[in-house]
Amino acid sequence: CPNVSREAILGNVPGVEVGDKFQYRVELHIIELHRPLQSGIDSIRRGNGVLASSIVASGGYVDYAMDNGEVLQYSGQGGNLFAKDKCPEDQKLVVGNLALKNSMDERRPVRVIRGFKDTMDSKGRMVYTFSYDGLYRVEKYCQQKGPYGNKIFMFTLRRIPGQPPLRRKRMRNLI
Amino acid sequence: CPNVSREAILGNVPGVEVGDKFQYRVELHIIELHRPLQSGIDSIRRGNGVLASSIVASGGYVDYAMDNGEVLQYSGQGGNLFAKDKCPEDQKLVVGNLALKNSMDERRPVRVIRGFKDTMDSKGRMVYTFSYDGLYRVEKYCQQKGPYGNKIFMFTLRRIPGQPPLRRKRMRNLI
DNA sequence: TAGACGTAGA
DNA sequence: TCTACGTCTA
Repeated sequence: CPNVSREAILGNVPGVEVGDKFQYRVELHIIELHRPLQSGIDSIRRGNGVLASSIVASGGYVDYAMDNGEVLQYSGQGGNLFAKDKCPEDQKLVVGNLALKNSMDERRPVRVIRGFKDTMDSKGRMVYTFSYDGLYRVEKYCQQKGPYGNKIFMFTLRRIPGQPPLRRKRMRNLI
Repeated sequence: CPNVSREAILGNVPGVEVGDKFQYRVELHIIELHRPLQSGIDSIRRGNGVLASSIVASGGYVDYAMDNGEVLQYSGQGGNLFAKDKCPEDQKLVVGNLALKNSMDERRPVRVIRGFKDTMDSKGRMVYTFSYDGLYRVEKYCQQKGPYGNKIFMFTLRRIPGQPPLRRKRMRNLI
């Protein structure tokens, strides 16, 4: 029921298991695994602040995965990294970036969905397969120089132990 | 089956009747009533040329309906009418605009879907209801001055007789 | 009102 | 590669 307003869910979404695969972002939206259709960070209001509920790492920025997916480097949002006709700017600690920082401070779990471009559509273009990889904690973050010289945030997320293994054939950098 | 490449359908789509209502553009895409997710004009290759198969008039440009929906003024595409950070330009007789012209020359039917902003979502925002209004013919077109001073095309479409009536409570301008 | 790690078609 | 009468959240 898409017209019902909902807050994001913190932690696992009932009925969604580690390893579940999806093809479109709108599927993630419908099952409430990750509500935004384009944005990589979903969040939930909490008192006067905000917490990160889920992220999608589909290689659009400069994220990469290490150690068989146990650790994920995830770049912050903003700064016009994608915009074509706009100047790169330094990312700010607001909205999604702030939500990830708060989740770090409070040691809150964050759902991680990864998008792999490993399948093709009818025209031979690579399309995403999205995979629910489970709950992670934001371990730390730093500011570093982005690909266009502007400052970007880089968040380090580590998978919370005790979850089903990822069983991925090969773990590679997302970029 | 979204990954199967298909040509657009010319004329009525089997199973879709005049008056059928939809909520999202992706629904029109799935049933092949109108394939593009954003573009207002769908087309079909025909020999070395192109014909218009369907249009969506949802008020984004400067279209308006007259005569209880029998006649529709539909603006051409292009010219950066929507783009924010781009200069307005004269529309060109290419792609969708060319397809509509060709459909006029050959007197081919064009499916018309209208989007009315007459319902609300859970947050009180107006959302579209798309309605299949049947087959129209492109009667004529002209170039005129658009809202930003650039030249735009304006196509006149007239509903082909003998179809179920529209039975709309009130017909009003789309803009 | 604007921004966002979207999608499909030309 | 780019455009396109989208759609959701803040």
